[in-house]
Amino acid sequence: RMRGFNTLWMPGTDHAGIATQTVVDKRLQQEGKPALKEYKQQELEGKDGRGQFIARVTAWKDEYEETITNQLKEMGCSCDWDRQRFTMDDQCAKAVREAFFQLFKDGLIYRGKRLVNWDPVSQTALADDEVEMQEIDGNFYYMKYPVCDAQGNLTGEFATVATTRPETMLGDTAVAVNPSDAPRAKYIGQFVRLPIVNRVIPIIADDYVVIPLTDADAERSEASGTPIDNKAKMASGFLKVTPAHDPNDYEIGQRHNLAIINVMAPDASISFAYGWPVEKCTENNTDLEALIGLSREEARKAVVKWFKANDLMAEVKPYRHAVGHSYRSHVPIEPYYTDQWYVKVTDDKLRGAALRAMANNQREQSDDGSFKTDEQGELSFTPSRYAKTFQTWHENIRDWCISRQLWWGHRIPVWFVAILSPNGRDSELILRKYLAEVGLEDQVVIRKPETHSFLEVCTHSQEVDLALGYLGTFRQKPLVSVREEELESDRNQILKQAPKLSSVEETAKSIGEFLSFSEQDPDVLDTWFSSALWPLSTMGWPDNTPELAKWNPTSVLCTAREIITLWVSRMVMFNRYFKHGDLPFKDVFIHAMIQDGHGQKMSKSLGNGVDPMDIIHSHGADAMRYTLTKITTQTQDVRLPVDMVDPHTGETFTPEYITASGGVKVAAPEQTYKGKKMVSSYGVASGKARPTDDAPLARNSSEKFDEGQRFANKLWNAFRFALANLENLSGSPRRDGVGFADAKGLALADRWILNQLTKTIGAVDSALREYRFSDYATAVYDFFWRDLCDWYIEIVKRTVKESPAQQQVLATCLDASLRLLHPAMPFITERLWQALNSQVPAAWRGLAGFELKPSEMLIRAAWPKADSALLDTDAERDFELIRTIIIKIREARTAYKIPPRQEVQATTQAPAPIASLLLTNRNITQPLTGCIGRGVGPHVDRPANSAAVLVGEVTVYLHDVVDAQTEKARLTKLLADKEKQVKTLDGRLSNAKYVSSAPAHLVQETRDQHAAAIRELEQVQQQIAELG
RNA sequence: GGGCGCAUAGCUCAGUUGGCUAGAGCAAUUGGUUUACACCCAGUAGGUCGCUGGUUCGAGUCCAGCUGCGCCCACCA
Repeated sequence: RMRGFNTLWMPGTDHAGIATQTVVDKRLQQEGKPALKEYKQQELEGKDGRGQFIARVTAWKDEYEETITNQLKEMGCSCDWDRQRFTMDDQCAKAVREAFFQLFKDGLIYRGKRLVNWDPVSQTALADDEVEMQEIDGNFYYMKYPVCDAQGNLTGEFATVATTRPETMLGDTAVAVNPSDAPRAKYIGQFVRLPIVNRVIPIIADDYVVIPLTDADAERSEASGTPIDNKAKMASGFLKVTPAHDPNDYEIGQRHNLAIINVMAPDASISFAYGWPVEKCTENNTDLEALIGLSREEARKAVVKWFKANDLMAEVKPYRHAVGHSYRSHVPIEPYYTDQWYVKVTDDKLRGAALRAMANNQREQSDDGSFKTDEQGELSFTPSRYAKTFQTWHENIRDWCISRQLWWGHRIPVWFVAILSPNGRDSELILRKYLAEVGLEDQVVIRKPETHSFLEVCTHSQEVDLALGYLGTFRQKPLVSVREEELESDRNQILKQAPKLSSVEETAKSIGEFLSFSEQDPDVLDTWFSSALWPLSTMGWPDNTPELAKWNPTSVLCTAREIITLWVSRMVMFNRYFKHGDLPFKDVFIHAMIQDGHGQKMSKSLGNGVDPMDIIHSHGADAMRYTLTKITTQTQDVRLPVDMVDPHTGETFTPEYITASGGVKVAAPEQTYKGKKMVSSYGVASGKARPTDDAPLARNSSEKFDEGQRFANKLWNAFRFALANLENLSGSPRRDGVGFADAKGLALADRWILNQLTKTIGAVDSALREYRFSDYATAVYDFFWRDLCDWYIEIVKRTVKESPAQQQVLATCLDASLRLLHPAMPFITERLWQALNSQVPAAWRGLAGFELKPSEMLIRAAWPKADSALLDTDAERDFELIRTIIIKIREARTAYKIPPRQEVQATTQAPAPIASLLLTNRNITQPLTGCIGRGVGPHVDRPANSAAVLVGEVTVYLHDVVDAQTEKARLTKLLADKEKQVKTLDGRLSNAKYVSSAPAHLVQETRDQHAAAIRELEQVQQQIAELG
């Protein structure tokens, strides 16, 4: 923005569907208020439970949104606050409906019965990326299934299947054998009688089945050192096939047209009610009946017990394996067979478009040669390695399950409509006629699914919602939960009730000669569906707004690597799809993550994070911002050791840590420091502690932010001093001829600091351009503190009040520093800017070559510009020499323990041009070294008892500070150093290959260094000789 | 199991196409306060750059292997 670009930082929040609904539900339960369960009951009773619950969640969301917004504001984030948006506000909702409608119309959204990742606690489907794998210690169970013929007559043989999930055997519909598995292939075509259930199921051939290792095989592998395939080692050769409860088995079931028997209720308890044809197997089967209603864990124990009791459990082996868990409720995922909505992201119009968007130099050719393209992609990742994450994800992507069985979210804009036509007319025609009657015919897409008897009606129009709502008002039970076989009896029942129906039904009847019912899909969309539309929806899409034209596409997205797949990918696909191939943004900057002091990811639910308000409280917003800018680098995550602040005394201390579940180190819920009690943020987040008056919540802090705080303090004090020296400016500032083009007008220190400033602006610009924010912070820090404060201000502090030139240079540096620092530290720089403005007129700030446009507010000021042609290498070289001499003299003073305030006489031997330089600049060297010059020239005598300070061709003698013996010892040590240095350089130069292969300038540099080292060596030798 | 990354001073991290006599902040340590700043100033000490090989005139930097961590992905027999 300071550089004059058209910029926008739009703040916003998403509704985080599952997380939010779960948290609110839990909180309501804790508070003893009606929670989700109660509201669901109300809904069944025909009351508006859904609406009431959503109102509760909305209230919670409003509260936390305000917290987040306030955090951002306190941090000084310079957002367009009047544009703040929320993924469920009206404008986003409009975009969501339109996007869904278009995708539905184009056949890229479909409803399918599939195995999904089911969370039995929140009772919702999860996307693949919402499943976390955890290593679990479990068992491999080897269960014997009796082999039989098609009629169920046992042959006396057994097929032993191996499984980690015995309870799913209730839903087995086949046993599979690999046809290449010689010893077992003979069973193919036979049957087994499934124990407990007594279902007769076939033994089929499928080469997915792992052939077990024979003992001989195992021995051979071991002998030859080839690793043993773990699966083959554990396999039994017979695979139980449970299509409703295992993704692989589902695939096998599809290949062999096997029945799909779901044996569980949505809460993962064993149940007949969800697709298990039970008529035959329950007859007199008390063993099976005993299992009904058990949780899957209980059922597993019961099934194992049964098999053991009936002598059908061949073996149980311990086995450690990865099991998918819900990222929200943390229970194991149940592969579950239900209807869900999908976006066909595997379509080339989505996946292909995303892959083709990638910058050519970041895209790798696929192994199979697919997605080959000549398109010049513009999507570029920083750091570039994340391009690979993006590419691999798309190459392996599967269709995206977007329905969630929640109430908190965008409701799916599809109605299920069933029309009972007494005279057998086509129901779709009747529906179209009805919609045409009310002028909404073109607002819908109607689809007739193969597997259901009702229509799917997708609409983006709320009017259609109303119109369809009329059709279904009298029907209470959600259609989607009606099983196919129930539908017919439902119809009859409704027809029987017909005479008693309300006027709504009359309305429907009057439009067409039919009886109808409808229900909007009760599910909501995955939160990422609306997040994926963010670059569009926030700009007013689908309308053609000026914002959309101005800020889509935009330049950069800054985000975390963990959501490259969840968010970045989907924004790219959707934006390209809905906006004629336009990318939402060109650059994706993936920033490092701040971890806690133990290298663990910070997490709100874990309570090991740090509230920015705590850091603002302890260090200030600017200190926090500066430090974060400084420590966040490209390559590595940053560990941030977190301290605790005692609320009783304000003292900082290291809290006591405990290991929480999952092996995570967290601050103990209750802490004691100097006998006083307090509660940690983990204690509150986990519900293990509650703050009281005696034991209040302790804030967190971290020493890490001291650096920023010290820097802010340094800025403040430097300005205090500088402004005191810029009072009552008189005379006229120089406007031309003072730039480096005519540098003679300025003294060496002035030219040097302006050179440093020019370099700094260049370094800052390139750092920011390449998203190297840490380098930006470091560059300004070094300029302001190390160059300006440590050297320039120290040099001019005695003279600046009387020197208009120094005042102008100082004011220029101060002005430019504030501009450069404003993005990192907006508060203090703005305050100092006001002080600078009130005291130093614009004419005194800036010089020829430095463009510093006046501005009342720093936040509106322009970025500083320095002409790189103004770099002054002569000044840099000369100043470096003087600075080195000063440093060496200081070292010598320390080495000889000369009291800091004691003045020392000094004579200097140097070649004529340097002698002249030193003489001219003695106003720099003398005050900074505490020396009084007693002569400088090519030939000076060595004073008695003097220490010799050697810098290149310069020798400074400090008078009367040492006895000859001590000095000789020091010089002898120095001599050894120099000899070593010469030897190293000698070695390099005598290496013929180095001289011939290394770049010429490097060889020359080595020669120069060699010559200098020899000269210095000789000088030291001479010094020692002079001492006698 | 696949992929990506990390291991540099006591701590937290830089080190940009190989040229380094390896840096910063903090911590440690010596000395310093008549007015910009002790949240400061001037110094000092501290590293065989995880290990083993290789490429090269030259390796913290490139390659291979090993060890130890972290993250992401993966069809839980």
